Amino acid sequence: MTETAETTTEQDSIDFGQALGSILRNYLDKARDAISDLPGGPRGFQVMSVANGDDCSNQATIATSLGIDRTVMTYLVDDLEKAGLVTRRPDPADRRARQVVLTAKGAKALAAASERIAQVERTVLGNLSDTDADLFRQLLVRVAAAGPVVDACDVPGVAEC
Amino acid sequence: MTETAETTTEQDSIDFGQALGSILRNYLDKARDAISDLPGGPRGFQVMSVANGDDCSNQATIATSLGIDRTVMTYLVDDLEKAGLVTRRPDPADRRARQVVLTAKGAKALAAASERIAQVERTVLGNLSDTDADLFRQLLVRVAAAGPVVDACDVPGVAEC
DNA sequence: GCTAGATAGTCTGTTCTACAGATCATATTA
DNA sequence: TAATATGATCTGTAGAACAGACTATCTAGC
Repeated sequence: MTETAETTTEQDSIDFGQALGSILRNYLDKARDAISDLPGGPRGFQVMSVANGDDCSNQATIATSLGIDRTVMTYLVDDLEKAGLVTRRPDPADRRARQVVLTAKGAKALAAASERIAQVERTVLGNLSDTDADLFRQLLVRVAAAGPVVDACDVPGVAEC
Repeated sequence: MTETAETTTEQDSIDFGQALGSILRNYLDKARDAISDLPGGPRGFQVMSVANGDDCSNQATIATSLGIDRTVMTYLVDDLEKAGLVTRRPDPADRRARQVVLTAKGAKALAAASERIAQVERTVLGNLSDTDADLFRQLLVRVAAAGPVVDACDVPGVAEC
């Protein structure tokens, strides 16, 4: 506790928010380079990843889970659709909603991008041992899961989809 | 490794980038609320924290270490200065540069803000045990330290200050 | 020692990103 | 049944970030 008091009054090491911000900037810089061909960059990748997963792949739920504004989401999906990576499909359970569905081309692009992103991740975590890196990932996912919404299927108001 | 292949092709859990983004959004949302009185919000807090630490507290070095654009930094320091929290002081070692120095009022404000930020941090990490939370913090700082620049004294071109 | 090139900070102008609000169709709630 | 809320789209705008120009100063190389 004395150590906590010390870090509070003097910047001996960087704080949580700074570390988080720095890691994310580093990751995003590298991810942008790695998947520069993908519309929307890292964000496009994430949308495609979520769309490829559970059945909860409506625009709004994806947008909420990724912290993307609804208008931004419209244009992002426009771009992905134009590139032939996704299509929009009416949600049978809700006539207002559109599902984001990967095309075959999109699935391939996602697989390729995933490998490159995995490499970025390994680079960012490069100074940790494998054990520590796995541990860090697990802790990260646990911390994220305790936050507002992460999993698109957890978005409030979404039935099982 | 088979497990890796599986997560690559199907979104069974969120990926690293998503988790990072989600945690940071959660943290920043809470931090903004917690220190809404502080000019610049979480960013102002971070600038003051860095300025309060090592002797490497020139605008440019702080900005680089926090990933803040130099123009943005000018106006941010303007706001902090207007609020009486910091002053600018010419750097004796480099006549071009200005150091950001906390005022007495600023030091008090930083201490108060630090407590509130610590509470935000505890909240964000609330689902981890104390042991896991400490471990996470350590790993976080280690991962951040391996990235481009974090510590203002590590900014290229900066002598000991 | 000198000079060319780079840099710190400031300022202006511009670009980019995110968002608010309006709208229509649809779903939900009371 | 009617009022209210919501998904997606579109337009317009606000705010944030950034580029470039500038002055003063520093650094590197000859």
